[in-house]
Amino acid sequence: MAIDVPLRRVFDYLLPPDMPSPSRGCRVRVPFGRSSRVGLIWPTNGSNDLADSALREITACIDEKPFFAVHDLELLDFAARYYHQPIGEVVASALPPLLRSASDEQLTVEYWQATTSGADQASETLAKKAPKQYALLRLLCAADDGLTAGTLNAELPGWRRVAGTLEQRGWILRSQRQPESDWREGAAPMSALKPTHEQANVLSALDAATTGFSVSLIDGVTGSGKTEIYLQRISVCLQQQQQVLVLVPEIGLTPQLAQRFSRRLGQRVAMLHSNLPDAERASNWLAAVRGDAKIVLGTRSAVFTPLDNPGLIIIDEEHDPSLKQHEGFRYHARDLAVWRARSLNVPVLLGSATPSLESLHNALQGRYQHYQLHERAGDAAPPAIRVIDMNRFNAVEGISQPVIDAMRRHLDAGNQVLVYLNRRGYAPTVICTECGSMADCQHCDAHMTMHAHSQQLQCHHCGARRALPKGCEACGAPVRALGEGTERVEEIISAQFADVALARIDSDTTQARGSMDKKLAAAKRGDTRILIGTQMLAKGHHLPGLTLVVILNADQGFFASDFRASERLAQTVVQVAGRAGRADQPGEVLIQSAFAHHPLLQTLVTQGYHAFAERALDEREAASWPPYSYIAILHAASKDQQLALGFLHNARQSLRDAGIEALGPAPASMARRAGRYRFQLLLHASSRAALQQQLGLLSASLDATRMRGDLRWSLDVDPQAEI
DNA sequence: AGCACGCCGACT
DNA sequence: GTCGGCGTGCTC
Repeated sequence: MAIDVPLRRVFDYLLPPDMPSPSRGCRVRVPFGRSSRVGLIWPTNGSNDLADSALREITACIDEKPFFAVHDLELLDFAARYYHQPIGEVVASALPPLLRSASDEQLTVEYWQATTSGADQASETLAKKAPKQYALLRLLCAADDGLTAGTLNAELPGWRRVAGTLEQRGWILRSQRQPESDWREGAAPMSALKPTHEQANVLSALDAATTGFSVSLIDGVTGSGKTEIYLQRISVCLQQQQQVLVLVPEIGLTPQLAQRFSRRLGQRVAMLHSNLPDAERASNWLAAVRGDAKIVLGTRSAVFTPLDNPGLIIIDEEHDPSLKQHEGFRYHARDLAVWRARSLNVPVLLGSATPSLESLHNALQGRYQHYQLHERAGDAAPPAIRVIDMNRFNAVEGISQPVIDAMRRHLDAGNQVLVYLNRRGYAPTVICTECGSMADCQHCDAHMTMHAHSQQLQCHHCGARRALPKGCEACGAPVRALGEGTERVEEIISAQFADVALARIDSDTTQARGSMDKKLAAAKRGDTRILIGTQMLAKGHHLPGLTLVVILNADQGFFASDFRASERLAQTVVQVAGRAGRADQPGEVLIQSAFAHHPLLQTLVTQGYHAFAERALDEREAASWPPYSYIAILHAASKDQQLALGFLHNARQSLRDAGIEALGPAPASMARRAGRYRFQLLLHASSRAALQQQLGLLSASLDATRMRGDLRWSLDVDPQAEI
């Protein structure tokens, strides 16, 4: 039995005499300790030494037929073994929250609809008197069949505050309904676009590999039409009555993609991500399990969704680091998807404009098919990229004159400009003009970020905040902001371009639901012409009027200790640059850097991503980093520094020297975070098998040692960050 | 992770 | 005299 507890162990139970034997993968209710839990029938290895008298009985069987087929259970088993994660936790992460615990809960969704008397009330008078009430009423009147609470959350943030009033007046009605369960084909599919010459070549090559396992890396520049390739492959799969699983890194990208898929293919798309109301998520999941939903689109945890008749797996933006979970069960959805496809014997498509070095390496080794798309749709020319050497130009508060000049030029031509800086807040920190001391977080080894709007110092690592002090916290002398964040850049740019409307898009300005879409819509209409933003602006949004992209600070990436930092910077640069000049207008990209002559940056700018990637791969090989080696990290954290350090020293001692090298323990990239000291041991091996074998022994021996104090440890296999 | 048992400080 | 702090141990 697999039970959701952090123990690398399964549990044996007795079958009550009158209970039919549930098959593998069925959910059952069992007594556990003093409480009752839901477990999944899981084979035990038979090495259980408990007497029957010590075993307890299964209370009840929940599923007559398991959700998980043998293949699905094998994926969970592999994931648990490969990432050394307790099987119960792996199973839990594979089930939608609603199906993890309770047994007979009704899967209903909260619906709201307007009553006939409500429809009469939606008048001009109400619009003036109570605009919020009017907005909700009108929305509900427009929908014949009512709307789900989830839809209302997205459409009208804050709607709940007025819903109660309207309900009391009898104008609107609340109901609990079964989620939409009609998964039959909807509208007629639209005909496929005529593929470009390049796309046609890729499609005909893929045509030869419709069945059986293969991995195809669709390596295409932004705007080259990777989605069109997905659509045509999905269409082939649908014709064969097979299901398709599509994974995307971010929730933000799911609605657009889902809409595009369902319009083109005439099929409802089952979305699976954590922002969905629980009932809807469970209902979509069940539709995928039953085989009713033919297209399943989700974020990383959707990789575990059991499918009735899978025919194809697609990973979009396969390079994206958020495909790897970096807390708790640290799995990589792309890697598991490839494993799953092999076990199902179906093809996988990995798509990206900036493939991960791992996937490129696999392609170069011939393990993956490699298809490149160079042409942007509509003959848009690739943007011209130029590095601004910050040692040659005086930067007025972080923005150099050539950047200002270029912005002026593009704005005067009636175009739009994107300014990218991956650092929110006003300034990374404040510094004393007398003693030079900076504002530090009391719980982390980090500076506090200055936020001007809220007049606060905030720690972006533990969430601590305090009022912005009037003077230096050490000596009382005046302080000044050090460096620039998006808030400050907004201030500087709006002073320089007072007559141009601008919008700042970062997590501080897009707190409210839908505000991001509003800002983007305004930009698309051309209402705002300068966009300032962080990471969240880099992905997938088409802005036809955008011709200039400015990357304000490209330096962190080349000098961080993390061996993946330069890869991530290059990917960001290329992704952000891809926003520029989509239509008839050629784009221009300016990158400010104090290390303008860094060879990796130069290679990226003058020869492009693939030349960069080859060079970066050479460096990885020379330094024996992945993909030329296999690594794992053992983390330990405690409020007691010695406890964490001592634990890792002991762990290191316990390792046998069998083709594996241990480095450290060393302080983690942020040695103290939220009041805990963090250390890590890097395990490095030239063979995956050797690493896995040692990790198995290590996790078993750590499980056997009892933890003292508040010590927490975790194992990260194939870590993505913080080396 | 929960949850209980267990042995020492400040309160009605 | 008790309420409750969180250290330690266990879960088939």
